[in-house]
Amino acid sequence: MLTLTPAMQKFILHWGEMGDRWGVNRSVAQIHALLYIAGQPLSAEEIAETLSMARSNVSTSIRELIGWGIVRPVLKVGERKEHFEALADPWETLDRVLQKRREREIEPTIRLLAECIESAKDNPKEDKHVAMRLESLRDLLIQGDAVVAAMRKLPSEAIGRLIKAGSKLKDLLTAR
Amino acid sequence: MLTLTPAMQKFILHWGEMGDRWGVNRSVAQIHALLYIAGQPLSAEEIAETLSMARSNVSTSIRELIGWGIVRPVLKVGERKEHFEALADPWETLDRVLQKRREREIEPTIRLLAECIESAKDNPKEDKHVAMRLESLRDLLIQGDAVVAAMRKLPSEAIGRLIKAGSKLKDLLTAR
DNA sequence: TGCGTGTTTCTCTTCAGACAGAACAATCAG
DNA sequence: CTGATTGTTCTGTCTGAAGAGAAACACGCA
Repeated sequence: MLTLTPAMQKFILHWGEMGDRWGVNRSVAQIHALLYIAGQPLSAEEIAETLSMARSNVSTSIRELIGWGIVRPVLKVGERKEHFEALADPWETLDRVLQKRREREIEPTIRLLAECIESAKDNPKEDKHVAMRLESLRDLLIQGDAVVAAMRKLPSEAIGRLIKAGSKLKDLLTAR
Repeated sequence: MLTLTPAMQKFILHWGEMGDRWGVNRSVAQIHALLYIAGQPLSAEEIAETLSMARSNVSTSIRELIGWGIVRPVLKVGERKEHFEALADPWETLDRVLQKRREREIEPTIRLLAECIESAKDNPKEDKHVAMRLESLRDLLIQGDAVVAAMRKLPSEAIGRLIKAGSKLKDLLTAR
């Protein structure tokens, strides 16, 4: 069984806590943290022991992480037991998570807003500002969505430049 | 008491649900949704009745929203009763929320990572890749943080241009 | 057939959060 | 000063949803 150094423990606990605050199951986040710093594939059994949680729990959590696309099964030759490893690149990881949350939350919300706007416009009793507010909220989501989508396409090294290029960028954007 | 049209109801419920998934208390999110579409200041009493929740609950939730800086008290002349209104601009709202979450979650995490990196480097038994992984995660947070900070400074109309300027932007970033 | 491994389902527990109500504070009117 | 109005902050209680664990189930391999 893998023994955790104090640094690793601290990190795993904190990461679980952070996940919780952003709507990610605590166990799922902890397992991800473990796989990330382990830097080598671990079996479900090892994970369960190391974090002292039930194997069934590990099983479902891992399935979820695979669903997010940030953990993948690794089959070792000569071993029947399945091992799992996390993406090594945090940018890549963030990218996948953002992608999924767009699909699961942003897009449905945009659709729902469209419905509400429709029905608000059809209803003559409805104050007109309701539709307006809903529309500007929808615009925000659509635009924010596009920003994230645009960002995802950039290579991760470009981000560093983006920050440094702040002033140039401002010129570019302010110019017509 | 304010009567909610079907569109308003649907929106408020969904918004509460979304808040929940992103780590915001459901009541808090619902109240914010209500104030946002109401488009006029409401008293705590009206809110409690409209959403049928306890007044004490409304009181604490509103205090939280004020803490986020996205709802503010409005004092009407000749009225002792306090009213509340939400920011009308969704971009502004998003901005404030991102700002607060940076303070409350991203920055503490960066600090904790720094501690873990320190202790991982001090500990000779620790695998060196642990420190490396923690470092690249910290870099992600610092950079992401900077990206958001940079974005916050841009006027909201600029965002639209940012999207359209995609190709130019790519040139700019790819160039040395 | 039996064993190792992984998944699904079920039950039980736990915990956040919503409520009611009380106590308290602040403010204003009379 | 007294009482009424309004708001905040506690308390204890309760409920529903999420999560943890255990057991049953499914699968593949020897």
